[in-house]
Amino acid sequence: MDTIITRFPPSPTGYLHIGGARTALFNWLYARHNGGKFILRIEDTDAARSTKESVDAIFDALQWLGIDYDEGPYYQSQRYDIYRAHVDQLIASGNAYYCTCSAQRIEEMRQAAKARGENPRYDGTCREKGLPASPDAVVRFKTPGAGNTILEDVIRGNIVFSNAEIDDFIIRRSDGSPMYNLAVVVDDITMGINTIIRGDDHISNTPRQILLYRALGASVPVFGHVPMVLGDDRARLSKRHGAMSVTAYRDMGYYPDALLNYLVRLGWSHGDQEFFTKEELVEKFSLKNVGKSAGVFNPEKLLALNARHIHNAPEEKLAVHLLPFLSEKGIDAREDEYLYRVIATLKARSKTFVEMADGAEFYYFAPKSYDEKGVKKFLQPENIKALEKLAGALREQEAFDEKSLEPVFQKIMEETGLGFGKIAQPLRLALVGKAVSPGIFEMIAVLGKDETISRIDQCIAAMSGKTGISA
RNA sequence: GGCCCCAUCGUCUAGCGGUUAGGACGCCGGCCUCUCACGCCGGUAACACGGGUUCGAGUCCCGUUGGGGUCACCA
Repeated sequence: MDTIITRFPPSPTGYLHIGGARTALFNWLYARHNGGKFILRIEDTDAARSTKESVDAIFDALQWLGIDYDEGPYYQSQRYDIYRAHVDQLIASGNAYYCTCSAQRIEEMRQAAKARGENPRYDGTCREKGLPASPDAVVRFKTPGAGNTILEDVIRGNIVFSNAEIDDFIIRRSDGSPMYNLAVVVDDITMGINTIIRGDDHISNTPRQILLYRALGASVPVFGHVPMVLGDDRARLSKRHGAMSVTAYRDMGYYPDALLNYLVRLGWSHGDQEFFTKEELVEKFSLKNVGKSAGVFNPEKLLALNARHIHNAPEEKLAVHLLPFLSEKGIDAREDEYLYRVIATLKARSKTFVEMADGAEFYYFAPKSYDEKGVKKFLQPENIKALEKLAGALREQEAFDEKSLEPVFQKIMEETGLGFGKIAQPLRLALVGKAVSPGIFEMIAVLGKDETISRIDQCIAAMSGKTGISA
């Protein structure tokens, strides 16, 4: 087979949503898996609804997801000459004709058909008139009217459509701009696209497009219609289903690879495997294992998968995504060894980067207050005494790695007769200000000797009322 | 309504004629434990229905029901 060439053709009428991202992903994965090409094309022939902001939002989202393209972005609005030429070709070859039926007349026709319980369709009034071009004329495609058109879908098998169901649809508006079906087909032909993977909501369009391919003398590409993503009410995804834009997930602290992983598993499977890195996806993806039934978007499973990706990703990769959330909290962190060590202690306990940033705060700022409940429970006079002892011992301690720290605590436990928890919790309060944090040893190892001791001292001072800091 | 697609736990799915119907999320127990998590162990829960075909159907065929999509000078 020739080089696989796929494409993602969003129409810029809003943000890139979950469903669109999934379509892009399938095409991207298929191209990457097969060493093919992936093309981005902006379908902005609807001048009224297309916006520059939407175009930028789409680029932004794709970039964050790590879905890159080999060609484009092409803009349909800049290719009108090409469409015009193809429509003219269709007219010349007798496959299309001008039609001057008014929109009003068509509408009346539709109403009448509906009233009679029939299917609304163009009646072919202008079909054989041989009308010349005129300012208010549209161009219609001349449909066979009889016989069948078969869609050979790689995912669903053969789907047969009766040509009698397909009326002479408009391919060029009266203002000269191309209609969707014409533009996609011309683009896909001229861009060499040979594999079209898209949502199954496009199935009913396909026979029209196949007819167009033939009339244009082009070979029909491979089609694969993937099942759609539904909301929890089993209806088509929309705003009322909650956060549906890709960038919303970025802002909520999701890891792009996790979103990708979730989206692809919604409709595709590889045995029992649930967790895939992006590389694994490229390696294992195939159209053969794409299912046929629509799937319900489940935010909880996405969250769980996000947690797993965060747990498993190397610190360096996580750092890039965490940084924006840190700076949002006024933390001037940079990508360095310290950050990596911070992340190492946090990644098992963070489901999102928002959580991770929250958890990282104390590594950069000493506590400004101490959790009230925690103080009552763990910072009583006897605890302070233990903290003082501990601070003393730590001052003597040279090595500050986890392993070397343990014996120090052992010794304090023996001297005071306190259990580990009785020492760890007060210390945790002193270092973090809260009763929740990573493990004591790993935390101290990251904070370092000076900071650790200074925070203990600060806490002791606060508890004895010597500073402004209090519970 | 016409046309088209789909149908295994609540959800995502494995299954490709013979299985105690498997995994994941969620939920419920338990273990681990310096807090919170992670992790681990166990439990809950499904083949929409009716006909065929077959020695034998979740698996193949037909129908019913249910859900979805689509019927524009939108994409």
